[in-house]
Amino acid sequence: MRVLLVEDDQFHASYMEDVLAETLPEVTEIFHAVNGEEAEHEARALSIDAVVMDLRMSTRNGIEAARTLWTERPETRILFWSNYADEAYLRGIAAIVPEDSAYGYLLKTAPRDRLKLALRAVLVEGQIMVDREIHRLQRRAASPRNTLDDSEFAVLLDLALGLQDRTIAERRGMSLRTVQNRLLSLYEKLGVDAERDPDMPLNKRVRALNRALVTRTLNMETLETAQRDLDRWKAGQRKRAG
Amino acid sequence: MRVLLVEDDQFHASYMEDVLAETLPEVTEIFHAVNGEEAEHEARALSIDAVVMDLRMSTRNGIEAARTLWTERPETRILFWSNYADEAYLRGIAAIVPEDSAYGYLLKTAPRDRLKLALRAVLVEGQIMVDREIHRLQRRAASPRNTLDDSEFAVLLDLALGLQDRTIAERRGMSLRTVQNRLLSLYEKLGVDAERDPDMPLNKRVRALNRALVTRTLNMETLETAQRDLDRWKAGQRKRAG
DNA sequence: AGACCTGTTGCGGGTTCCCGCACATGGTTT
DNA sequence: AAACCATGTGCGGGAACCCGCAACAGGTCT
Repeated sequence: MRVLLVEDDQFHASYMEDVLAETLPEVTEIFHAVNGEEAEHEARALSIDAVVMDLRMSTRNGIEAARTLWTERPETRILFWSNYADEAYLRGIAAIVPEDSAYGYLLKTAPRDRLKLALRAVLVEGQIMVDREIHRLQRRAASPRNTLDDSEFAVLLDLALGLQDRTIAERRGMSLRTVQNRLLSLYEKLGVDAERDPDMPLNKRVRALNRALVTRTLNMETLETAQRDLDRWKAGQRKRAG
Repeated sequence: MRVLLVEDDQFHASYMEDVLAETLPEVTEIFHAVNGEEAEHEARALSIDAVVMDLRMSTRNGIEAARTLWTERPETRILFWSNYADEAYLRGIAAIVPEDSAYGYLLKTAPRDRLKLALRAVLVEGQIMVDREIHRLQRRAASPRNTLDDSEFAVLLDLALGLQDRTIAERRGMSLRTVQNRLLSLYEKLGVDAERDPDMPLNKRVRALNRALVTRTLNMETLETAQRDLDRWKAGQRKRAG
């Protein structure tokens, strides 16, 4: 098996290489990449079976790289290996994983045993595996019923990009009023309403983005990825109109 | 000399310990902490002379911990050691460093030699030292004259928290119109104006926050720290009013 | 001194946003 | 079938926001 290790931190990379060699005898070769762009090139050139992928990297993040990899070779098995348990990452992965693809999500703080287990389960056995810690942290402490559904999340992304209601409505194929209803429930679920204070009224739009970031519902990588999606959509719009 | 190493990543911690032992014979003891809170307690209990501090940590970030440390012992020498060259970190540090205190800011990707040099310069010699890479990245590629001055940055923080113009004016002691002028120049300097597109008008407020994040003028830690400052101010307000 | 630049402030008006109210649709419960 | 939700939509109004215009203060250059 040919494994690609995508990791920009040399210490973590050599640790992972170590564990890989120790755990998986079926691995014949290990290749390296230090960012998402390199990962895409190497996977293309080297016909890679399995990938261990860091998420936060400089020029191109792990989710975008994974999207490219899976587009070109949907059967690639990818273990995401990250420092952070952000909901944003899970949503990003869930949005791009192909039918029947194997993947896993493990925290870097996971003990060596659990890492070994995940490597075997995902890369060799083709299972799906998400670190227990991540699901635990996922349960938000705040009010109940605060899980965003997909359409709310889509509106949240557009809000975060700075789109106006009208544009969101157009892009998502909703009426203006419906977009505003989504915003209402976002304000509710993100806890913007709960902070209401007559002495200090808030700008709900900005506050919603703030809360989404602080609760790790969104993160920086999400914003960058969403921006690229928006640019693509905008290009499509222009073509359709012109 | 007693050194406190604040670092939540075990690999980086042991690497740093290694380099410390090799480089600084005047170090008699090395203590550890894995987050900002622990760092504050240990520094208080152990009378620490010098600190190596990671910035991004779980329960309390490096900047807040440093503020506490410096409040209690302004002569403490701190080398910040981070993965990221965010402008937000530099601003955060600049805002809390006491007169005549020694500090440094080094990237984790810095080669071992440069790390050694920085350790000696900051912790032993008491110099101020900022990684060249960081200043280089600081020069924004966009339009010229886009450096925020302090009052613009303050308004940006308030905007990011979701405050309304009126509240910002009150908090910063400006008139409403002056706040709006600051916002205008923020929109200009963050490139919100430059993106103007008649087909897709933006919500400038949200877009400004988005741009500030993407350009690393703000980051998550900034938001959290600013929120705590706001809470303190709000408590003060309440006392003054009641 | 006079011209000039920069930063602060008030006023006014057009736009966007927030959201209550009302109504329609479609699925579920009783 | 009737009652009942959840969701999508239109209308309307008050609040917040964006910003051009104009005035004024303080500092700098000629």
